[in-house]
Amino acid sequence: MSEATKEAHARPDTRARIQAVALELFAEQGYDKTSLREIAERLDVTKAALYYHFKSKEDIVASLVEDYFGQIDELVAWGRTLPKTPESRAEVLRRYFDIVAGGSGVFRMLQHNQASVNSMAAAKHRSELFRERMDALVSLLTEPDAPLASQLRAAVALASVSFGCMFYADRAEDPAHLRATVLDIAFGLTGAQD
Amino acid sequence: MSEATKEAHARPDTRARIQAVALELFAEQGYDKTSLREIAERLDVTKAALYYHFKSKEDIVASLVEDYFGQIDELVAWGRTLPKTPESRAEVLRRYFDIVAGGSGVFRMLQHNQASVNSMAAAKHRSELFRERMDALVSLLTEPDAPLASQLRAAVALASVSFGCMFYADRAEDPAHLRATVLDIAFGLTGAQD
DNA sequence: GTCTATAGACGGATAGAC
DNA sequence: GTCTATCCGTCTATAGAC
Repeated sequence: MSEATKEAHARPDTRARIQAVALELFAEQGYDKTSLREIAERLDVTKAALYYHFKSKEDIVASLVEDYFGQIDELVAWGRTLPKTPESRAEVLRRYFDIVAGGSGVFRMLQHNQASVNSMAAAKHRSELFRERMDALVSLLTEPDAPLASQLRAAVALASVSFGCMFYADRAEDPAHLRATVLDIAFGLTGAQD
Repeated sequence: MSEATKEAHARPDTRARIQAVALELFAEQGYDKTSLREIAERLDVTKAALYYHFKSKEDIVASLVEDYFGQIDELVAWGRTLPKTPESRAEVLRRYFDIVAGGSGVFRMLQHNQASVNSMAAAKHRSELFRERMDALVSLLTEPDAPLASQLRAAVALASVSFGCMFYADRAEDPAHLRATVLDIAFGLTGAQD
């Protein structure tokens, strides 16, 4: 670490800590109900400090969402390099599960704050962006020009993965068992194969 | 109509009109971003008038949610009178679809405002209430003491109905076709039969 | 990089007249 | 049943010292 970065009261990872706390509170109690004051208090800093790292409250969310969409986009890019075999579909679904489940929790946050996030200036037309990702993932799981029924099955498979791992995560005694069960359902819907 | 109800500037259906406008705005732009001032302006009344009909902003949501949960509870009660045949499961899923799709739009509103609604005082532990309904519906679609996999399939079927009719409602050229397709998927997941 | 202090706006809710 | 007027709280965001 260079001398230049050792400034008074400097904590080097403040930006990341802000992201972590904000994510937790946004997911837990909602974006609108979480004030910058509350975030600052948890970190033992002041609101003004937050504004040094992020230009606005929305900007914190934007930074979080960028990370999440980045993961999805990587998955899509990777999936496009694959042949469309049942095995590769299975692998796409597995990776999607891991992003949603093991991931940063950004998905859960987005799920709980759809209305707030959708009406953000910085992320204008964000429900469209969400759709684009969804469609991209669907295209990995279907033949080109597949009929509505096939597309819907793929979309439902993806939704099931998200839903299953969010709604049943705290009920299944064995996480691995839940994962296997959820993926088995998704495989069945898309013709994927282990 | 009695003379007593004919008061100055009285519009008889104000309460219902408030509910309708509030529902639309809450679903569209979110509960927190919708102020009572905005609702009042749309109706050409004042905020104070709203407080005559509802004791608080939350109370408006509560009145909406009551109606929706009432429909689900009716479905559950009716479903419990049925034998557990593939045909009756299909009928439960069909009715559930119609509640979500044709319904008042309350489901969409709840979906978009999970965080706000979950942290309401009047509806404390409302995610639990939501779960209770979900579990009740699942029990209509599974044998008693069914293994996790079966319960999950039923839950996914219900989620698929909700998801399918919300996410694809404006894409399918033919609503009846969408309905048939979605239900076909749900039937497959639960062993229901037409 | 973090602080104190404050501006500036808006929201929910109530009181009391009509 | 609806209105005007107002109280009081909270929030985002900024200015400027250290």
